[in-house]
Amino acid sequence: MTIVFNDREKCGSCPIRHRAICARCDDDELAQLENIKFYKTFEAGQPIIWRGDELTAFSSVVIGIASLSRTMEDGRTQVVGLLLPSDFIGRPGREYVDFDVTAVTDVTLCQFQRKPFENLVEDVPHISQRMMEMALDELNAAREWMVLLGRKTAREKIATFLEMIVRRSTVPSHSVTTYTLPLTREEIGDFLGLTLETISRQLSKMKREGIIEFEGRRNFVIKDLAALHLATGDDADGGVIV
Amino acid sequence: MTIVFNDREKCGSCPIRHRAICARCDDDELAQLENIKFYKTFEAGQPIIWRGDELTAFSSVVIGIASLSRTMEDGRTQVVGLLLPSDFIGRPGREYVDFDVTAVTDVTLCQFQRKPFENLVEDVPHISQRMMEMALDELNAAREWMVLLGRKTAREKIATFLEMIVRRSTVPSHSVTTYTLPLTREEIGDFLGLTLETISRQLSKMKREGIIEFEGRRNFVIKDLAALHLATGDDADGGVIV
DNA sequence: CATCGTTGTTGATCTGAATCAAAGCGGCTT
DNA sequence: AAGCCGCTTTGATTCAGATCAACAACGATG
Repeated sequence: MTIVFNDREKCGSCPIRHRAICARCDDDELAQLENIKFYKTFEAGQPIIWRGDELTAFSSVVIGIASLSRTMEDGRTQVVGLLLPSDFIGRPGREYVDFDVTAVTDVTLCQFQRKPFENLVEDVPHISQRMMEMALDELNAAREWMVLLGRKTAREKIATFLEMIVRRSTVPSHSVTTYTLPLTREEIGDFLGLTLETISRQLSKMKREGIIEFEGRRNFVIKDLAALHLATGDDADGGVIV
Repeated sequence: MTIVFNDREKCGSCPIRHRAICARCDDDELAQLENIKFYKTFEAGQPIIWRGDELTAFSSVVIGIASLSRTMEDGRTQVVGLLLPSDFIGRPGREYVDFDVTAVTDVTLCQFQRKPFENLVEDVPHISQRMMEMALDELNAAREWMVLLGRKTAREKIATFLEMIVRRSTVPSHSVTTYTLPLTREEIGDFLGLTLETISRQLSKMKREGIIEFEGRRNFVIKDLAALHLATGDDADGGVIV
């Protein structure tokens, strides 16, 4: 499960602010969290936890990006979600995970011991309320992605992906906004249900059309945001419902 | 959002037992639910609520099947979930819905007025805990479906769909177990990200191979469960993690 | 700075599913 | 019973994206 935190300055020494856990926590609850908390880091490409493994701790991503994926017996793999800083791994009341979690970049996790954390969820009502909201946000995102996987063309998929990168990027410091692809072409393919060759070809096509421009392999600039959005196949309002 | 209830005999006059709401409710809480509850029916094919519409009530399906879907501007549609009896429509703290909800068969809903229901969620901790669990179950199901949409072949998709029908069907009374497709070929296609012709062709092929047998258009018998499972492309354990 | 491994690009070809098209059912109405 | 309508099947053809293959660009390493 993936949980989004906000920017409330709490939760002791954590470099990020745990909205889910802390937004409405009192000092006593914060102290409890502080007691059961520890950090762990993973190198890019390393598995964090495998499908079916026992979950000894709940974790939130502090730095880096992890992927949630499933690989079929013959090697076909589908990425079902990206875990960005402040997203959450684990689920109260279940002691194993259902998907592989892999560090895409170097990743630092803030982990909470399972049993004490579960007790806290049980005892403190606003935590489960917040976790319900976050799970529902994730559920919505997953369903939007189902539309992409089931019905969009390669071009639409990639345009949607690029737009997502732009939307989820932290606001950059430069005036010319350069964004970074956090994934290889192969990983993007596994996320969009395409092959790496198709990703490469479609990106080249958009480059030729003047929609995007690359600086190296990973960094890109949006030259024509309107054309990019048009290519997504989404409604004009960009998915926001009035 | 979709929520699964259990078979606890509670919640007053409701023909089904609302696990989420009632499993741990005391008499006072049940009385409150009873006060804000009413029924509504929809004919097969009718829209129940459109994407973006204001949500005046939370509903659980009592009888029938509804679909959750998104239609793109050019008519491509993707079904992102099926709502079976005891599934739930609506989400606390949000006054609109993100997908179209349509009655697939005749549908009876048990509805709860929005504001009082939200208050109940806020006041009674075990309700949000249970709703969190249900949301996470749905999230898992959605992610499994993402693997299907992104990486499975037409044959694998249909085998997985048939297996799902079998798994989710209420145990039949006959010794020869006949199952019923709740959807037309077109609806199955929209659920699996395929066209109705592909559905028809693949079903014919499985019929020819002796895996299934049809009685009319909608009713079928599994003649070779092992072959069906093999065709899903899933692990041998059927997705259950030990 | 030469080498090697990884990642990315581009071309040629193949193929699974979509699309286009035409019948074949049932079930319903009149 | 005839006719109609929505659903389904089946065939012919097309096409988007996969697959196979070669090479280019880059970064790390000695």
